[in-house]
Amino acid sequence: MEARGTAEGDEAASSGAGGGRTLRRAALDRRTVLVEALRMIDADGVEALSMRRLGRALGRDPMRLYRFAASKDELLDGVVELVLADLQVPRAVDGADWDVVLRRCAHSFRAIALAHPHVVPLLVTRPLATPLGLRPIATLRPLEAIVDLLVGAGFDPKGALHGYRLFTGFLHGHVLNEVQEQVADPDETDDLLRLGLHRLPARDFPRLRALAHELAAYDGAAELDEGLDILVTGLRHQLSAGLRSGPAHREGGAGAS
Amino acid sequence: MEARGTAEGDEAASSGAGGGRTLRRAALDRRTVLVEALRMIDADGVEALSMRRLGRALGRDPMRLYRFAASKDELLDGVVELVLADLQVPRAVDGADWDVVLRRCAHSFRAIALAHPHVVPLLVTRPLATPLGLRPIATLRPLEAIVDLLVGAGFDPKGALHGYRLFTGFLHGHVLNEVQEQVADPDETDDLLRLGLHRLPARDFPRLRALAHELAAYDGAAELDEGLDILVTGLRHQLSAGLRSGPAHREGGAGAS
DNA sequence: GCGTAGCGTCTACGACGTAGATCTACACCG
DNA sequence: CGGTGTAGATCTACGTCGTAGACGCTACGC
Repeated sequence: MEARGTAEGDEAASSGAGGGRTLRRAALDRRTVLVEALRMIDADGVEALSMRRLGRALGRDPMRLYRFAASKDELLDGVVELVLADLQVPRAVDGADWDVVLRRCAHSFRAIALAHPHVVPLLVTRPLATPLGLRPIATLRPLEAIVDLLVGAGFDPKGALHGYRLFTGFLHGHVLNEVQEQVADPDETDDLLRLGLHRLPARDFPRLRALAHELAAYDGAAELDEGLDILVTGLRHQLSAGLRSGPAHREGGAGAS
Repeated sequence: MEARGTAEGDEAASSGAGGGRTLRRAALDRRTVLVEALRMIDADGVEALSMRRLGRALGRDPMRLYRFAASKDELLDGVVELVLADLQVPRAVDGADWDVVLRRCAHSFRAIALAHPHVVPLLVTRPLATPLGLRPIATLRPLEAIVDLLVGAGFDPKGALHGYRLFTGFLHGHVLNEVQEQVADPDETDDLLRLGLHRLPARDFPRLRALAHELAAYDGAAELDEGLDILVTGLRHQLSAGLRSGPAHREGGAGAS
């Protein structure tokens, strides 16, 4: 907490004198800043978020925001952290089968993505800007937890890392697919027109045009589950074939790779 | 082509009189603009690309660029098109097995991503901003081609679409993983320090810290192949189980799902 | 010669991220 | 009580951004 009790009292006093502010001038803290930033992103998209606009929304000078984030980039990292705080991180101690836990995590991530579609680009691209070890600690929790889960399931550490990469790669790709499933004209009843597919030359895109109905009937949860089926089956196969097993679980099938 | 012969002559003449420009003032065209934009993105990242900077690099007033892209967003879409023009689109007529063709396409996409790491965020996020049918036509070619390939392999249209989504979802996720595999300190020999993992509390991230060597020894091509193995195996299973078969190929195993 | 298209130049607007100076209010201490 | 330090507000400012629009010039077609 940056504010102190007395400063808080002062804020309340000057709020009364200042007047006209719809947002009560309570002491500002990092979380309040991030929550408002997230609200604005959810409402208008990332591009519409500026420090000036955020400052105005919070009833503060934009320069004040730099007390809570050293730069706009760091603010965006904070928003990612805020959103990922709701991610149901897999716990190896749950007693559930590892694939059940992974599925739960996947659906939790999907729910977050659907709740905050405008944040998805941030979720997938912020990591590109920062080396692993320099990222906000909270965003590394899922990695640690998933690796821990998979090691507990019998994968060796390398195999667990491989499983993590497969899982997150697939998951990120899936939510990117799902979030982009928007329509050109929501009020249109004809699938071809709704999706804007009528623009495409029939000669060049016969398949795509013929898939209008299927495209419009997208079921993200089902797609996710089916993808996870394939992923889990593949990982299971690797585990039972001894390709990715850890020392504690190498009790059967020492098959050559 | 926007320029005409006579305008070209005029350009050459004023180039001689203008002086000082390292870039010869040939007639400007869309491709030249996009190629330069791509070069700048590759060199300095997307954020460093502005219309003013691009105009300067081309020896043109930035307002001139609007002749070739209606907005900066459209310019970025054009860069994506330019980059994807190099993608080896799967051809169903190749005679090769469908999974071989998919693998080839995946590696082609990966090569593109590695050649233009700064463009990867654009590759994965631009589609979020535009409904499918309104996207640049060239960026829809892979979809049409992959669906065509899978239908030719025996999937029904819906199953082919499902396979396309799985494939691209996984592929996008993979390249996002791979492009983010950067190090905090390239000159450091100790893996823990190279990746900046020493910053992480050992108590909270024992797995992650223990994986420094594996993290540093990332082999993207191998990861991609292993992921594709799993994906192809899963899709094959669906096909042979009759879950996703098209009418022309339903000659075996009418198994219940 | 006239009209028009293409192009260059320039001004301008609203906006951006953020540096830094100055001022105010309040808490704390001697 | 007075002085000092700190948090926060306010303000100016800089360089930069995307892009609108006015104006002028040149070349070409009719």
